[in-house]
Amino acid sequence: MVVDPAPAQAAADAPVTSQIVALVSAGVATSRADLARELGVAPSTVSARVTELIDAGVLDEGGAGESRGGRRPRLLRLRPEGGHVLAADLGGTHARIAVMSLTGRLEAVREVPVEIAAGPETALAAVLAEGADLATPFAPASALRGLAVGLPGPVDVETGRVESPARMPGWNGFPVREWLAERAGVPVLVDNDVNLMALGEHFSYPRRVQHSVTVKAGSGIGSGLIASGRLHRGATGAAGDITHSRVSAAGEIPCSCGKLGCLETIASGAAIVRQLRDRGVDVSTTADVVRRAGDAEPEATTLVREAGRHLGEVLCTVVNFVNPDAVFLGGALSTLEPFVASVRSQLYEGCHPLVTKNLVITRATTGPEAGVIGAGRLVVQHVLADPGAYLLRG
Amino acid sequence: MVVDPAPAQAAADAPVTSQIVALVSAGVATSRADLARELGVAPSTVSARVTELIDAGVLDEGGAGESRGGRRPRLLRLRPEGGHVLAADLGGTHARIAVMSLTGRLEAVREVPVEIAAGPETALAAVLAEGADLATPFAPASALRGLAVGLPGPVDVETGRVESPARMPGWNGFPVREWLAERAGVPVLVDNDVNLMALGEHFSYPRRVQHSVTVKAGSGIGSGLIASGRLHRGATGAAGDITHSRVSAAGEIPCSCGKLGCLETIASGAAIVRQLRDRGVDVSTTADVVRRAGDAEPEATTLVREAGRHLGEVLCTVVNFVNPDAVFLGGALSTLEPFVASVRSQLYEGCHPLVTKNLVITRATTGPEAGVIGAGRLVVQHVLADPGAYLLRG
DNA sequence: CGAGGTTCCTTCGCGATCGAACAAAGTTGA
DNA sequence: TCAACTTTGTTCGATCGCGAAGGAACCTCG
Repeated sequence: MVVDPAPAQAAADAPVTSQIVALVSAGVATSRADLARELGVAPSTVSARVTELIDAGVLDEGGAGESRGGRRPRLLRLRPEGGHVLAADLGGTHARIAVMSLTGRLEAVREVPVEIAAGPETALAAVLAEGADLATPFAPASALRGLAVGLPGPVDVETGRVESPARMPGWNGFPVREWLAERAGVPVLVDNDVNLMALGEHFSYPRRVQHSVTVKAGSGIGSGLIASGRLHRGATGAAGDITHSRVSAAGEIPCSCGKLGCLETIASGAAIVRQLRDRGVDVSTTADVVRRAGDAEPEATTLVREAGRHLGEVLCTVVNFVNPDAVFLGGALSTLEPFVASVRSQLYEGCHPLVTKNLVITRATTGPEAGVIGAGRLVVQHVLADPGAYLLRG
Repeated sequence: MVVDPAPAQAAADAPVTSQIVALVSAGVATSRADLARELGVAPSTVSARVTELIDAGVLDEGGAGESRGGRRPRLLRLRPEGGHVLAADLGGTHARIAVMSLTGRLEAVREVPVEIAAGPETALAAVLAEGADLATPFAPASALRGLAVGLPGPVDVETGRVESPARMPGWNGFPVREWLAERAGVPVLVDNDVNLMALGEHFSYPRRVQHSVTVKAGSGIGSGLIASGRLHRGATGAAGDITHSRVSAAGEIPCSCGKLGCLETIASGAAIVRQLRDRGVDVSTTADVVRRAGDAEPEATTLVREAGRHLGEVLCTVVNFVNPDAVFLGGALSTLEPFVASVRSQLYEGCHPLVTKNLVITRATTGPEAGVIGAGRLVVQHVLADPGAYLLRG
């Protein structure tokens, strides 16, 4: 599967050099003047950096563009033979693995069964093997430059370790980055899956967005906040937790966290599975639920719609408080129109008009690839941040 | 009333020059080496800026400090005769007005009755008159350098105008900054009262804080978020709204916003007044409630405690989502221990342990002056940001 | 067709900050 | 008492970004 590069904005205060690469790779800017306008940076600065990037072999000058009433621009483009990165998004039972070129283009995606409960070494080895296989077609022509992995639990980004995750037995404290870097021999980034999705969505959205809230509603429920263009991780890296917010209708179902009435006990995919089974419906995974609701089976659809309402209820408080430009809904449940519709309905009903006035509420624009796209973008940006190092390896 | 300057941190990415002034004025740093350590900035940079500031007459070098095992530091201090600013915090029926020296010291505070419903010109004129009176003792020796005003409604900070406020008849669209600047002849800053309080609390707190949530619980309920050291205003400037979050126990009381079950219909000072009157208790203002609860009258205390519980319920969702370092509780209700206790209790019970682990939950450390202190700090920082201009007026 | 306006890009000087090296002024310990 | 170490502060390039000025290329209109 191949998707075209989506327009993207660069992170607000990254070094100009890497912002330039990001904008050119995304196709947003095609000339020096474009870049200066888009970045709000002095033309002289752009010129200097672009010259550097061309010297370093990252950018290329291709012919002249159309005039807009004056001198014709000299078009810029990324040199396509730059290389590629691997991006992986691990879920509970599956991993999505992708090859992304340094131009930001998603070249290939594959979903493979990976049991995260099998422990870090087994799971990560599988990711590496599948990644290597997936990258084979690109291999000799284009070198591997970096690797990013999203994990469904809290990650200490500095150390690249997992921190007391809820449903990842054997992973606690495991040095994921170190382990991968030793074996892959390239820069490795590790982060929470929802954070990566939030980054992907925020910067993939075609309109300028400053603040966004991204929700991943699958078997579990997670969310990520981007404020002023930067990911908000919180004091202890635990920001974005909405799954343990209390919902009135949740009743007295005990949650894994030890409390009663958490959102995840009635609105998560796992909760819907449980509820359907209680009613004698034969389902065992969130994918089953999605399939049945997609076929408009009344019981599944009703529960999905209710889940959306409950999520919306919690999101009202969050959205009122944060006042974002956009809410992105990702994860398996968000592929269902009834789910999205009821979240929307709750938000419009429960939020202050000043807040919903220009609010965008949309399903993840990059679909199920949101996670790997965010991961890929992040590591591409990381790799391109230093064009000197880039040249060295070329 | 005079309070000592509290230790303060400077806003994360203000110009180094004004950060230096802020740290020195707060007493956090007393030497160049101190400043370099505290700001994480190269010693050469500090040296250059400090030299400038001394030349400009803002800072002063006073003798040598104690050695810490090496060369003795050359102590820095603000030149005390620099000038002062006026800070005002307008509530529904009262305004708190303060004189702050450019060293960050609160020199005088006064509370005066000002009916905000009397319209902008009447109210602001009263503020100016009282401010001038309050500043008289400082007048000829020390010039007025700036003015900051906090208003209990949404403010467009860029234009200094009020935007469709809920309980401020006649203020909609009024150019507060312009009006004041014309009459005072000094730089004027206008902002929302809770935002100013949040800034004051965040940077007054003696420990290093990155992210904080500040709640003002008085007749109404407002809150402010500071993320990564910067005030989060949201997409439409409406961030921090928690008052219209739905609370299960609120029942079907209609709110001014047109919905049912909003937090403010049961947890605000106004709501407690209403509830007490329904029970035949003779109260008419939030101050009455605070007095009665302070005297441990059972009915008032019970309602206050319940209000705290409801506020805590909403804050749980917010705190889980934002994962701040600190929650500051301000406003009249927060002076009551039962109120603070029940907010705390709710947060510890309802939030994820990873979130409450190092969480500070405390009543506003600057007490009822939180608003004017934040306002004063902000405008002092603004005035000192350009030491050249400062000198010009000296 | 050529003058004037528009758009694109570069040159040059300026200011802020960094980092490394160094100078100055203490303390400590044999 | 003197050498070694610590802490404090300065000097000196180098880098990054800005802004003004100007040159280059192109359009448009009389």
